[in-house]
Amino acid sequence: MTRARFAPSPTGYLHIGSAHTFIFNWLYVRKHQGKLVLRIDDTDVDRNTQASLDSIYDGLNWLALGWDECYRESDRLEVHRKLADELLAKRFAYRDFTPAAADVPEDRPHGEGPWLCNPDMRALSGEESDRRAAAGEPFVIRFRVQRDPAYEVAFHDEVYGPQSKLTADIEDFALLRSNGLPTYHLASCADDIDMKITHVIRGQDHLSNTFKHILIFQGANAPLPRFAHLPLLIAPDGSKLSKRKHGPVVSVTTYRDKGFLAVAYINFLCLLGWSPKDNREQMTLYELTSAFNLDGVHRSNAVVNFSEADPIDPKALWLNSQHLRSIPVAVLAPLVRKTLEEQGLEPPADEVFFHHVIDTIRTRFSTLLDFATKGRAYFSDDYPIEKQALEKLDAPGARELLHELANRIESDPEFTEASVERDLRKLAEERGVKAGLIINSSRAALTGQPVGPSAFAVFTCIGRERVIRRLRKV
RNA sequence: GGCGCUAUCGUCUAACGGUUAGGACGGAGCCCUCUCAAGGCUUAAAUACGGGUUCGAUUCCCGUUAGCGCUACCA
Repeated sequence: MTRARFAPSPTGYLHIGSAHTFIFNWLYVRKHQGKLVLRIDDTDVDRNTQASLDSIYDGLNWLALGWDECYRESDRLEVHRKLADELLAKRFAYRDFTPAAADVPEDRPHGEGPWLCNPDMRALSGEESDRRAAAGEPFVIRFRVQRDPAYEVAFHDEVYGPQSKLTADIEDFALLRSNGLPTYHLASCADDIDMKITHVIRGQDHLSNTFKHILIFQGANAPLPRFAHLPLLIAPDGSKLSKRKHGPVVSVTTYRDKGFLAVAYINFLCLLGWSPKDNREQMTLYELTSAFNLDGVHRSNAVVNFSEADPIDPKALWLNSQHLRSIPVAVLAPLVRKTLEEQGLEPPADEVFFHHVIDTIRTRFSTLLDFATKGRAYFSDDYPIEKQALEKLDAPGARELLHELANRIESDPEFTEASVERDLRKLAEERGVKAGLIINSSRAALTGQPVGPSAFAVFTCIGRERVIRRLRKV
């Protein structure tokens, strides 16, 4: 049974890089009929906040992919400590009584090589170590990394291929802090072992940490999971995405708030660092699941293409517009309804009519918000008349023609797209004007906009009563 | 500084030794048309650099350069 995990730490909102990792895990697990564990990585009590946790769930819930099991690492400290004790007992780890922050010089000059361990502490006898611990002296538990210069730790990464590193280049990393709380490395491995995780799929920033993790797994005599590291999402200037530097573009909820469809955003994220290799771009969740595989995952980081002038990656926007026009109207309608209500507009109660309106206008929209802005005239009588629309209404004879059109529509027993077209063209012919004049000014009068769907479709979307009223009002 | 990873159009990517280096977004242009979108068509735009290996390198190897990651009692 495939078991993967997603382990966000609640030190901020749900970052798009985290969402990227979450989605790849989800896809992998679905594809292999496995289970996905959501594990809140909250071992750093000083930096965790409830607000962050809420916003992570916020983002995850919007994505609506779900998960199978959920844990908080802070509830599992016993599991972590137990592993630290086990490693200590096996002498794979040792107590380091060096006071915090004193073990690494602040301004370690370059060229002297990295800090690897505190030899005195490493050499402490078991009795001495026990005695000082019993005396209440604070300590950190460190992994005793093999110092034999020929010793190497190796693994096969599902994305990056064969990896190896000399243990001589790995420092004696901390497992348990002096406050008794586990470090990331310990908690992560202890939980992976305990939860029988088979696939660790995470960001490439953990690629070099994997060597340490393997040491822990080996020390615990636990079977190794498969590792797959994912390329990182970065900013156009190559730096990593951070809220401080890049603002709201790094938070998933931003895209929700801008009117993105979750499936479109998921689609967009999938195309960063992965390719189905057959030129497909727009894909449904089902298509993504069946096409997904680790072979298609890239090894180089992917740039999210935004700028200050244009804070949304144009491809994300394009993908959203594609999904917006191709998902079933019945699926789209509730989302549009919610958006309209949030914007203070009143969507029509008649569901069939509502679907008709949505279907007519959605091809030129790219986000849900467009229904409330560009599409406002379809849902409210209070809509602005744009300057260029006004110019169309100011065309010679336009207003009078519209008033007369209102009369004809009032006496049209059908009021369908075809019948209105007949009414309008007949009027144009009788008056000797081009149909285009009436068509364009009608659109301007009915929607306040110079552009939009076929004018005849607009009539049926606005509705007979409102059409007559709006035409007479100009 | 040490160690690890990476390098194809502006961006996302395809080509796993032989292609006129393909697609998409964005840009430009044309067609369609009641406007605007959509759609269709056309077009500009890339293998970081230098060495090898090979009959032949985007592809394999080495070096250089650049970027990223790790080098915390952060994750």
